[in-house]
Amino acid sequence: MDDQLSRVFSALADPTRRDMVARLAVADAGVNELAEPYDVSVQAVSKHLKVLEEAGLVSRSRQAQRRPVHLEAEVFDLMTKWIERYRRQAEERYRRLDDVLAEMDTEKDPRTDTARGAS
Amino acid sequence: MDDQLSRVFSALADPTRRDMVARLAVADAGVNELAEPYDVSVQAVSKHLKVLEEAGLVSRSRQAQRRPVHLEAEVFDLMTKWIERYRRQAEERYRRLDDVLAEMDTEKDPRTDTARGAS
DNA sequence: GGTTTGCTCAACCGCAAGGTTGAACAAGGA
DNA sequence: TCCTTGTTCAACCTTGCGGTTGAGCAAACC
Repeated sequence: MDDQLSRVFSALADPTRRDMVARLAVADAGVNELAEPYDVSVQAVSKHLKVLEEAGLVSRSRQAQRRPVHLEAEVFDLMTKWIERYRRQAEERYRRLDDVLAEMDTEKDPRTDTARGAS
Repeated sequence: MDDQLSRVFSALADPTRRDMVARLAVADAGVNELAEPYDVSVQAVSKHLKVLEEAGLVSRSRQAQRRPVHLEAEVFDLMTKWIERYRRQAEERYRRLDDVLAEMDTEKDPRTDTARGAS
């Protein structure tokens, strides 16, 4: 868990943390406020927030005794870029495979080598 | 770690597994083949593949003794949908905040309440 | 039938993650 | 100054993860 991408994916692997992100997308919130709907201690929520913060998903300011939590949307780009890259690559490969299959279909020829189990 | 989204994020939180996905985006591969570049046992790689498979990121067929691993790109949609949803929501909120600030700026008026530290 | 190849299962180990409780700290309010 | 509110720190417990080794299994090869 060294690089940021690992931290972000790992942070979002937890349903409670994903739910927090979902709620923070609507409005900033304090720790107690965030903890309210969950059946865990405030300390546990504080830990979750630390994880989100270290992943860069969230930032915190100070407002009297409160530490409002704010969602940082930029990090999402890191993930989408990674995902899209390999998705595209995989789909491209799929497309090429389709081409090959289509070509094999058009050149229906007795010499066509079907013995290698390319299906 | 019950729902699929958790499984997918969790699976991709590991750098080795991400690298495997990256390589599988280029071409299908067997377990030994996949294990080759890493400094871990084949069994460890087999475990990683199980994680990827249970997340739906990968599927396996049978070809003689080999169990070729194939990347399944559809699951990526699950993630991007989740990410985009909240990213958009957060950005929308940001946009509205800008509107509010802009409005506060245009109505530069002695009665404007700047004492609440909205900056 | 026995061996090699490719892979998985089982048991174990060390460590980090997520939870708890109890104490501490920081900033307002009485 | 003392109390209350909001949050974090510290110590601890249990569970799960990533790694290991050793055995087992399935399919091809000799």
